[in-house]
Amino acid sequence: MSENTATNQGTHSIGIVERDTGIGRDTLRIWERRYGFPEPARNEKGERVYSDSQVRRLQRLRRLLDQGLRPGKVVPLGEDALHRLEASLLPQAAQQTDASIRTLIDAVRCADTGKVELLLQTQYRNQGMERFILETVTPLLSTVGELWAGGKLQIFQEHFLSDQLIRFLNTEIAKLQKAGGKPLVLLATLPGEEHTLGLLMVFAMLSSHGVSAVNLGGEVPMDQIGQAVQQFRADAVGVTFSGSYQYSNIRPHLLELRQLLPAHVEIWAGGEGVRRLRKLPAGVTKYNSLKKLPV
Amino acid sequence: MSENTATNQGTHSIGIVERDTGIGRDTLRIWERRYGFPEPARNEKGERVYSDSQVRRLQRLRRLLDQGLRPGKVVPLGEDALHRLEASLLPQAAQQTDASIRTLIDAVRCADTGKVELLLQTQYRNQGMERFILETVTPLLSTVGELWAGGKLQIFQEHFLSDQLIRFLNTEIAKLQKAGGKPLVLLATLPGEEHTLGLLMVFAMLSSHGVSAVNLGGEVPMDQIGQAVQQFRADAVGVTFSGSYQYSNIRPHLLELRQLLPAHVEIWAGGEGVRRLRKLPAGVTKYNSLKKLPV
DNA sequence: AAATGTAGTTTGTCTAGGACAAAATGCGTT
DNA sequence: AACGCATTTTGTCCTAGACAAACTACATTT
Repeated sequence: MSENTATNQGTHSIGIVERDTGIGRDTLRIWERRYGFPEPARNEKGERVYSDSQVRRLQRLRRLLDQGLRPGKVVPLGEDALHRLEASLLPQAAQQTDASIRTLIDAVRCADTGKVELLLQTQYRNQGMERFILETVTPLLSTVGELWAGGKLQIFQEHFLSDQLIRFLNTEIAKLQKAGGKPLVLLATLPGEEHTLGLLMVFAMLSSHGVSAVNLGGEVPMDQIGQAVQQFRADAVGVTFSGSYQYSNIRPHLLELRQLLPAHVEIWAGGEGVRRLRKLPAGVTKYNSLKKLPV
Repeated sequence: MSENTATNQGTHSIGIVERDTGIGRDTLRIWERRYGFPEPARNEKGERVYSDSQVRRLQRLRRLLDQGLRPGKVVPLGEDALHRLEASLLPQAAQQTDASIRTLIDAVRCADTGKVELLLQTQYRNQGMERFILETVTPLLSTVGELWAGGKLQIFQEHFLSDQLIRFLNTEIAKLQKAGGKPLVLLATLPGEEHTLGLLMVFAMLSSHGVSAVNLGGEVPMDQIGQAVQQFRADAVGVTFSGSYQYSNIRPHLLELRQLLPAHVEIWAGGEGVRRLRKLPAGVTKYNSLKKLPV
């Protein structure tokens, strides 16, 4: 019943760490046993107390695991080896970031609300929805993620940008959506996935193609998705998994969803988390890059 | 994969149940030990296997706990006693709900996207932002909450409505906001509070009064709020606590925030959770009903 | 009445190794 | 490449006990 929400410096209980890193309690304990990291201090009660730096490191490790590396080869690494590995692994993105994206990030850094909005609008007018999502929003978000991982951008700045994007996309969706279209897509994320920006991006792209959609938002229990499909008579269900979603859960969850829904209802899986997945359950389509939605 | 043979329905592992009910693994096990419910079957491996009906019951129990009841008095109850308790707990909803709100809820029930949007727009045009928020959105949400607590509205229907409201409010905010206004308000919820619709309502009202605001969204760590105040040079910080926020945490958290921020930065606390609070820490203003924002 | 103090009860989170199947890897063969 | 098969890796679940924080109940003071 200890309710300290991570605000006290360096005193993170195992529950808090689970919440903040997305790594399960049992996993944290077994890593400690198997790999010797993290080896947290103990309080008077004998409970694990993780330091800020340990949590930070765990978040970095998770990022690597999400990229497909295996725990046994990453978790036991020393700081220097880890750093080298990270560096060797991200030249792809750190390469050339588009000038317009750098400008946007600068505006976020300056906390310049008006400028961010203006830049988004300019990009959207020049590119149209499809290219705007693919060539501006997606790289923008991944760049922000990297900067954050590297400690070069604060959490609140990420939140700030997210809110701007949410408002912008919602505004455009409102302009584009027409009620009662023929193919109807239901959008949602499963429990455990709070990141709903991906859904909004799919929603926006669908809208720009004249496809109707209903967004149920984040953390929708599976049975509720089933109910909603019936009620809305949806033709397809779109779910997204962000990069921070517990990787190993994706496949079984998709399978569970597939078994729950009628066969004629398509399932589309998207998001960073699905990208690494090789084989999907039968009856589940993956759209890797948002590019070609199987409409 | 143990869900091979025949009836897949009702084979939920403890992890799945934790995810779908929001009740922790350890808690589920200890309820079983202490109260004798839920008492799931076991698979060949000796692992707990929860049935559909057990999961549904757990969700009902959680609803009651969220209303403030104690586990010891609710979890051991038999089906009939539980049913009676639920029934006795929601006579408030039977009050008189405004006709326009009933129409809106009907539209949600019918899954009629266009109609919901149209009704919202009509109300907004007739009432203006302030009355729209106070006389339409607020009662609508509390009615929906009551219906949901009484099992008369599904979770996905609540999500559906939320998304419509989010889009509508964001669209209007986008029309109203002007960059660089003089008093600048920072909006956020603290960690543990995921419900951000309240923030959006405050944002909308502020915008309609010509006040600039920046929405950081949900679950913003305290130190990040501090950083953001500096960066944005905010004059005030608005935080909301929904009814399901751990009541006893509100006061200490507000105090912690007050100590973190410079004295000249005002703190406004709002939401259902604050309503019950009598004394607030010095230097924290509460706005009970959204009515008079202390601008 | 309403706020404060104290004693007793309830309740959720954490601990410990051990066990096991699903997923990933490695390797030889078609 | 693509497949089958053995091996290793890895996360989740098990047991039963411990304990402090949160809540209740009741007595006392403002």
